[in-house]
Amino acid sequence: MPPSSTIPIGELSRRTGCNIETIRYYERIGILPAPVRRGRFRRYDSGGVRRLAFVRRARELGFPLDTVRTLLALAEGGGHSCDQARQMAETQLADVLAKRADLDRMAAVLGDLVHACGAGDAGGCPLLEALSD
Amino acid sequence: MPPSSTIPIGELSRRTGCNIETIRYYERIGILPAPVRRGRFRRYDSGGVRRLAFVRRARELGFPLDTVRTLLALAEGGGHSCDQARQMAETQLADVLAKRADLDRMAAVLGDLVHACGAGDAGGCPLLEALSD
DNA sequence: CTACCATCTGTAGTAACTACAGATGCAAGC
DNA sequence: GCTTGCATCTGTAGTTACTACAGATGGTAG
Repeated sequence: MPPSSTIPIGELSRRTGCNIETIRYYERIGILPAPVRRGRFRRYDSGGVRRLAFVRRARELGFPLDTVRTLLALAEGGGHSCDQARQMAETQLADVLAKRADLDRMAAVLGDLVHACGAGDAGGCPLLEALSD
Repeated sequence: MPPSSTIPIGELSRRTGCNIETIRYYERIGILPAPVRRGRFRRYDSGGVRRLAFVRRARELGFPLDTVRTLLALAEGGGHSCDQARQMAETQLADVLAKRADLDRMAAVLGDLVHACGAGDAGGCPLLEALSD
């Protein structure tokens, strides 16, 4: 493939919706390999675009970067790694469900308090009193 | 009240379930006032215990520390601050609901992928393929 | 020739803790 | 008297995942 089919970092940013600073950050911490350069400018080919898109999708599912690293290795290693991948997805799912349960509890309490505050209590603020106990 | 009714930081930690390091951190950033000292040791009275308990409860509802600061001021200012408090609770509730919606989306996708991986596909790992697109 | 644009490097800031390292002082046990 | 252990102290650095500069550079457009 000709070198003209590569794109600069700004274009990669636009295509993936990923911040330029974040792309450079990913490179610095080894999530993305250092791309070839034309002079001092980074140039990305289709493989680079795909890798970053992969990372973004994984991040959207909440996978921590360390896990994304492993996931990338599995995807690029190509093979019978479904078990390991599923294992990580299960861990992540459990984490997400736990966080959601936390948020549910918070939302319930906050909803009650907002409601109680709206009722215009006589003594004091129900919210501040609930926090003061 | 006699000085013997005050407790050291370890006891405060035990009573509130708040890490000692976290208590000192709160003091450093001005969430908690610097307590009196007996020699070089911090001593907390019932007011100190109450303040920290307030902070913990607010944090359990997900309020950011900056908001907790304001909430504390409202609670200690004592007055007609219910409107402002409710306003903050509404903001926080909106934030919690938005985060929960994010987690819901993640959980749905992750659940599907875990399920698909469990089905033992022929070609490759459905999870890795979904991320690769 | 100057203005502008994208890019570069390197560092520091964000939120809310958490985790040391190394010092100090007191009380109990031998 | 001496040692051991405990709780506390201060101060600094690490965590996660970015984000936000400052200040330099190089190429193109008017």
